[in-house]
Amino acid sequence: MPKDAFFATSACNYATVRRAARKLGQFYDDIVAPSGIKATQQGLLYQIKASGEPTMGEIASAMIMDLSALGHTLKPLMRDGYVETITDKNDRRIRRVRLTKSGEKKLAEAMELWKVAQQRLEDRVGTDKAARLRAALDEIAGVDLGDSAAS
Amino acid sequence: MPKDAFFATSACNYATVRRAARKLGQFYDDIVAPSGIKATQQGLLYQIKASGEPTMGEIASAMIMDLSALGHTLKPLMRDGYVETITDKNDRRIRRVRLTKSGEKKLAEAMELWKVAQQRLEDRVGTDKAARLRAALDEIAGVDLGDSAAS
DNA sequence: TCCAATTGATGGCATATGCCACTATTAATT
DNA sequence: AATTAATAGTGGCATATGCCATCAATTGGA
Repeated sequence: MPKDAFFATSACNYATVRRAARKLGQFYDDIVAPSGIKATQQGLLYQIKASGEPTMGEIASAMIMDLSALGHTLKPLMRDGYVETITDKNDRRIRRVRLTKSGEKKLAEAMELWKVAQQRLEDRVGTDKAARLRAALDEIAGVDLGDSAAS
Repeated sequence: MPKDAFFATSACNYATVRRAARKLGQFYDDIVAPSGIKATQQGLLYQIKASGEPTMGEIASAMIMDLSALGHTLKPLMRDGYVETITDKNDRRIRRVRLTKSGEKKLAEAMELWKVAQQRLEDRVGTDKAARLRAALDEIAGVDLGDSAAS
């Protein structure tokens, strides 16, 4: 591989974040793959479990994700029987999401692999630096940028 | 919008980067949209122009993107006449990519909007902080993680 | 109580990305 | 030179995300 063309550092914050996301995706996915799900799906299952039977809107909001996009990414997980939705008793528009038994098991399985990836990454970049990076990214995620994403 | 569920800070570096990427995507896209292309496409056009008639492999490598993925994302831009590929004279396996006149114009148009987004974002988070964030992300992108992405 | 406005999700269409299988070329070996 | 290995892309299939148009329920008035 041409080590040269590599550091095409961009001034664009978006491009830079995406590039890092692709790198991390390849890394985490490689390690989590044996579980049979993608790292993104593992993250989604985790979010659902951590939120305790959340509504779709709550998940989307927490992940700063478009509601319809969430619905789409949830489909393969529903198809494979890892998650299920139930209509809220008080408001039939609302659908609550939760993991099935199978989903709980799959998440636990994937988490073990995730730990390996997370640990290996932090061994390379440093736990502190990784923590600071996440903090900076969370700040970006939380900033009020006036228009978009405010809904 | 429920301001509460928002700070569902995750310990996962990958999930955190993706969440920030979605946030930035919504932001940059909203502002770049009037140009008719997505912020991701603007970034790709920029990368091509900045690389001076690069091969697909060079672009993919610089962007840490799968070669076939690059081919896919390049299609709509080729279809719309913004980029074109030419077979390398010395090695017919290689395809060099470059912007068309139309592509140059579209990029210039999008860049004007990009500047607005970039500026607005940095007005909120601070230019220094943004620079440090990009540096940290570039470091992640450049780290040798043993297996994957090394090819 | 009936209708308009609001809220929560779904479905269709489009781009973004990846992996794998396969084709086309070129480089290496014997 | 013929065969084999390595390189550069393409095409198919699948997930990740977004926007917009709709449909379903609820909520707010008049």
